[in-house]
Amino acid sequence: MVRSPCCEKEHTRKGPWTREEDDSLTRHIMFHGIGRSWRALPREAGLNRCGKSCRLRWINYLQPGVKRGNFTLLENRMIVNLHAQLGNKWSSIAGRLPGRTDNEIKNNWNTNLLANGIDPRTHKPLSTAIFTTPAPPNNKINSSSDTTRTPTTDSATSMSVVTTNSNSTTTTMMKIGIQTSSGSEVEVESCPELNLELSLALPSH
DNA sequence: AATCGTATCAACCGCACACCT
DNA sequence: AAGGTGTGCGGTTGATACGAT
Repeated sequence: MVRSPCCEKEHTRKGPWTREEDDSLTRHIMFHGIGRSWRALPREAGLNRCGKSCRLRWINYLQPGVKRGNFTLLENRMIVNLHAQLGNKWSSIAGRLPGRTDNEIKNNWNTNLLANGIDPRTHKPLSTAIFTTPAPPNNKINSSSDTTRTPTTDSATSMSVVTTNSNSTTTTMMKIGIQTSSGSEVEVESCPELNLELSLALPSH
């Protein structure tokens, strides 16, 4: 069978989104929701974009609750452990990391984690660097889409970890509250089988 | 100060699956 | 049951910022 293209390529814009496009998309979705289909949405919102492109932009960038900025050491650990279990199932991994998108996790894996010495087969770090100190901020403020990147909240993110040793064999259930700078708190209950091997050190001062 | 190489990440592409008729 | 359509996912690319020389 022959599939029709998802959009008329010659009439759709490509490349970085402008603030106006972001505004139009956000406004439309806030007012009407996603509606009948992503395919119809750009026309209804008056956007010269492919439905797929709109979906990606919304999910990865505009959707409320999307966390920006560097991954915390806890998040890096979770990604490595989840990747060991799930493989390249980025969307499944994203589903277990509140506020992170599959695209961002994938990028982080391909850049930070692999580049910093995580063996993709054994999932063991060649060095412990990425688990002991957060990556230095790359002060790059966005580039392409002239405008729209929201300031990172990561530097202001704090975590509290509560561990409960249920017996002498140190089976550990962890509830992790992540408090963001905006004041909202996300609570993550870790799966014991993940064996995050998390250790946190108090600041020395 | 200019140039080059590298890192980062937003966005695109194509495929596969699910759902509908 | 089969064909058509929409959506989601993973891989990849390209633009840009940054650091090194």
